[in-house]
Amino acid sequence: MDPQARQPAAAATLRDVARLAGVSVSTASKALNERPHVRASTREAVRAAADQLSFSPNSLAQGLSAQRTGTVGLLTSDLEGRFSIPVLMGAEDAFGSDRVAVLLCDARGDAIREQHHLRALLARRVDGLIVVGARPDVRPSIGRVPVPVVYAYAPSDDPGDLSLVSDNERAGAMAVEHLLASGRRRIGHVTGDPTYGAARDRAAGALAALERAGLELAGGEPFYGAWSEEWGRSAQRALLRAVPEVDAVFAGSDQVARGVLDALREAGRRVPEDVAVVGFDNWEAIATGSRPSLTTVDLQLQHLGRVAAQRLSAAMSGDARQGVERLPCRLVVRASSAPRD
Amino acid sequence: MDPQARQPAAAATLRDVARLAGVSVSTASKALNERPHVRASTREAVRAAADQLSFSPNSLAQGLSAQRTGTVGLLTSDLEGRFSIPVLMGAEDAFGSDRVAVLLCDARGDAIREQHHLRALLARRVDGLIVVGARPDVRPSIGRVPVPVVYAYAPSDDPGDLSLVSDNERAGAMAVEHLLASGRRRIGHVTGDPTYGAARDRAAGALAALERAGLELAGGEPFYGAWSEEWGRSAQRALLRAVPEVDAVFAGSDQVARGVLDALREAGRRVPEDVAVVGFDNWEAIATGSRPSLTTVDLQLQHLGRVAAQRLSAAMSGDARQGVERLPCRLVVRASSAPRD
DNA sequence: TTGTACGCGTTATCAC
DNA sequence: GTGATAACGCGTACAA
Repeated sequence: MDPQARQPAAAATLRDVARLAGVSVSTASKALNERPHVRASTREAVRAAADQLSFSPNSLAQGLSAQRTGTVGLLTSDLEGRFSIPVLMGAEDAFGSDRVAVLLCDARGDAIREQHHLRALLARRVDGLIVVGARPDVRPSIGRVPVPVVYAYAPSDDPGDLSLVSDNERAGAMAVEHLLASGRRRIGHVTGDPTYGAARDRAAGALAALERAGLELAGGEPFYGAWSEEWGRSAQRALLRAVPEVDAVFAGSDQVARGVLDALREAGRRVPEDVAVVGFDNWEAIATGSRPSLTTVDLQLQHLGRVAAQRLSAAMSGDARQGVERLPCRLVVRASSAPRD
Repeated sequence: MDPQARQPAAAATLRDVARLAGVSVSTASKALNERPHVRASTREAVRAAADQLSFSPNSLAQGLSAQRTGTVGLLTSDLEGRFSIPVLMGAEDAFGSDRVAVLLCDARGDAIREQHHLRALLARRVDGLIVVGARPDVRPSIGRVPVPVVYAYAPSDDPGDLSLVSDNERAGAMAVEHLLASGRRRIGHVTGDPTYGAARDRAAGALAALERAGLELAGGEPFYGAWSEEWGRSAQRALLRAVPEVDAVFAGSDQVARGVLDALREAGRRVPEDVAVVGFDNWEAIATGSRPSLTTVDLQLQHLGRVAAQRLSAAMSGDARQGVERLPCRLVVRASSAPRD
């Protein structure tokens, strides 16, 4: 196995193609780029030569002369988390992978590292930037940079920036309205860390929906705690003690919901017959593995990524927006919230 | 909010810096690049000018003349999955984010799209390529490309390629040896899809370890099925029927292990007192949310990513390897496998 | 020590 | 219709 054979010669350049086709470099360029004023036979000859050499234009050179790289940076702080990935995928397919490539940088929650990555991305002359925060709360703007920026998931603290976020308040209302529609009236809310704006927004939406129905939250207040199953279990036990007749629980995350389900089963309550449960996140592995499978709210992050890419494209074309844009969530109905007979 | 103000003028070039410092472009270049034969005062003047203009060299131009882009491509098929992300993170910090940036492409399991992305990455003249498969099985080589390639997670079918994979067989043995050390003797194996090479490798390692101890697998055969909690529950019920005296279960994934735990609890068995359980994957949310928390095998994918980056760097320096390199896994001991008194 | 000239690969302008 | 020329921004021989 000759190492030389495994690494073929350097890629062909336009000059090689031109030489082989017996034309000048500029003619070859026009021929391959569908430019007018090229004889058909010449065009064919150039194409043939390009094919033969498996020519593929050097995007560095293209970018250098065109002043655009066809590259966008994605600056995240939540790579191991599951939120930036769908955003990334949405962005990827909205841009079209043939036109734009994504340079990924993970700051891992470190502001210094973020600055560092930011510089690196700008040095690479990305055409635009998507900033995905680690948690759905207001985060510091990266400041003024020479390219358009869109914030996704976590909004920027600078109202002059454009931020795209999930509409958590509306989502909380949706969850409760669904429970009401399935015939529930004593609805509790067990959720996670109250320092998360998303937790408070979801709770606010839920409370508003209850109020519109002339109802109060079972237990009086939301049960704030941690984003864990363990918290879900203990909070649900407390909720059952406080309001034994509770007939539905809206959980702030799917993990919390799993804990809620466990506690209900241990207390001898049937789901969904006695108590309905709605989760949040539509985390596939969690929501479909549970018994029963979990009705939950999908943040539609991939859609959020697509919109981010569209807004970024628009901004790169000079059509920039500002402010915070809230995107809708979607309720995914499974077994845990079947209507009451 | 003047849009002009939000998008400052185009980035400064070396020419701007040189002009401001009152020197030639080449002198400015030498000054900034720590080259010799530059008077200290000149160097300082250039640096000051660069600072003032927030100069940052255009990597496109650098790459064009240096024939290297400082960019590697990561071609994955498993973005939404949780396997390529740790690999990516490991690669990122092994390269050093200041030296190399990662271009991410997700083929989403489509061979056509993979070819497409491959071309795009090569057009961008990446210095190297990491290919992360969708599942831990042999996959088609991407063939001969003009840059070094390392396969991670899923090995290439071409022995001339370099592949880095987890040592699943050794990991299966580790799991069983741990159970034996904790005083268990009737050990069953509930695992997932038998078309996964990793499932068979883990089972083989487990069987070999049992044989070395002069024992047989409880139930005779591994319980193959699906990578789901549901399968874990039903398989464990079957295992209990077949071998009521089973005192340990090695599960092929953490999800399967969760199902096993559920079935055991329903059957009135205490974990770890009556039956010990070991999972696989160290999927944080699954393994620490369970009751009790799950002893499990960590694939150390981030380490795998780091090694991939090292091998790629070596190959870019002309020092290429071939074949399949198996990297060790690590047992993470939690509550579900506490030793027997 | 500093500056001039050229090359990296491509595209666009303008002669021919 | 075609081809020479300049330009994109940087690094680096080589000349001064």
